[in-house]
Amino acid sequence: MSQYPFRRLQTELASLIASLPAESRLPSEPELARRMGASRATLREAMRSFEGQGLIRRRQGVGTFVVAKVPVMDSGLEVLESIESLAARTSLPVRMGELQVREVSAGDGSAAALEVPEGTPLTQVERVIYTDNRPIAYLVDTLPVDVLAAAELQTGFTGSVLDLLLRRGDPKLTQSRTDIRAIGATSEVARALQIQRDDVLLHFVAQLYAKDGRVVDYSFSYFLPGYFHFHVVRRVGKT
Amino acid sequence: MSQYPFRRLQTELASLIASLPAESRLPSEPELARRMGASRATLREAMRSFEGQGLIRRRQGVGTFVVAKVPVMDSGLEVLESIESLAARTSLPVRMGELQVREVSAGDGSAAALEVPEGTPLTQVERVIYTDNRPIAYLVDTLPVDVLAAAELQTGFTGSVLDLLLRRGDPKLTQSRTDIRAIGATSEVARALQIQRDDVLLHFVAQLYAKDGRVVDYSFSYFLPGYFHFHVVRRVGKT
DNA sequence: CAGTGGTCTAGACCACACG
DNA sequence: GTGTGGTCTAGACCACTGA
Repeated sequence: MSQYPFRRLQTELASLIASLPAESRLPSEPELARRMGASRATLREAMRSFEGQGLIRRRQGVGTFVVAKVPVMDSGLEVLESIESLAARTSLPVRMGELQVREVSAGDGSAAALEVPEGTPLTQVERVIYTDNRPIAYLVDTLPVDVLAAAELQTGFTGSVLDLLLRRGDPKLTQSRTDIRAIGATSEVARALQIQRDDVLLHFVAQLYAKDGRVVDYSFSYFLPGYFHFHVVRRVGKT
Repeated sequence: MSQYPFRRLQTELASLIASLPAESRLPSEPELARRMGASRATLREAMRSFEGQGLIRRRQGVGTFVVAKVPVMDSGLEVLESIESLAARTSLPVRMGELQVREVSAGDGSAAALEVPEGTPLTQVERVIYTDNRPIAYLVDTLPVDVLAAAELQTGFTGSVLDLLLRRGDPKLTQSRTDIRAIGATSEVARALQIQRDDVLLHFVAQLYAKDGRVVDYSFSYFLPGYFHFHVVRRVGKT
């Protein structure tokens, strides 16, 4: 179809990556560009999709590495489930890193989403989920302080606000309304997930409802494609 | 946080776009780059996200234009629905373009997905969905020829294989298993949707099941974010 | 410190649309 | 033909890692 260098680099890179053992380091970018007869800019463009697929990992100041094949977390969307329990089902070890708990004041977006007045005090929980020292998800939950106080997160919090609320048993949770989006990583999210700006991410925006109809949690989740497979069964016919 | 030109360009571009009337043309890229004191490469990077949001549209050989605000198609994923009927609910005019119908032979992927032997004759239907002369979705359906023959698509096909099968009433359809992914556009898909390579897309891969348990359709759908909002209600609790 | 990836520049050439 | 966006190059400098 098209004989752009980009295409050629993609196929050459695919073979190169496939030919290398897991964990091994690729040649440096200037070296690879020289070998493949292209500019570094074009080479880097071609490398992007491989990182999105989770096949390679770039680390500034260190190098680019072939990633060992990681089992994918496969989940149906009908039931709300934390990454932790999903990982447990897949027997995939995950851990939490970079936990930040903040008290904030409800602004435009969070006030509307949580159905509270602007200025309502909120607890904001932000953390990165790792598997095998690789960030794979970035999660931000926002809740009214009377639902969850910052103090409750100081001990024994393992990463899932959902699991914490379920364990506590109050409030009683019923369902989540989740918007599903595809976005390019902003600089902030890219840094948290150790990927490049504009890399593709699956993005969930969810409101969690309690039995009394109250919105108890408003969350943003960012997932690295290649580590997650989400699916849904859609029935045919009218609402 | 970071004083990279990229950030500055993004905010300057945001103001510029917001300040211009719909349908108006932006200055050319070299001109804009000069005005904003950056290289064309950086400018183009900064413009990407705006195209993904559907705020601007670039057309090779013509220029870059501010897009009139288009109503978003919002859909729950619980019920399988064609873009056409979704658009009808939103009273958004859509039309089909670039219809291609092919007869192919089942290979690795499609044979497994359709649960037929390799080599089974298949009908492949490929088309782009437009609203307001803007491609917003690219759809590829693959079905066994005994479910749908190419001849049936010659007249009166308006873009939805689902609607066609439902109208025909045979086979009886029950549900679809849909995988939800986020990907960067390949060169081919980018061309079909008139976007840039690596632009972010929402991607559905679906198997459509008939009452007898047979897989009757295997489809790939690519959606421009900014024109679609998909959501799902997830219940809390065990499987 | 040396070497890596991350960002940016200036300029070139190509593909395309339109008069 | 002219002007637009699409691709690519060569080279520079920055930010980060680890010896």
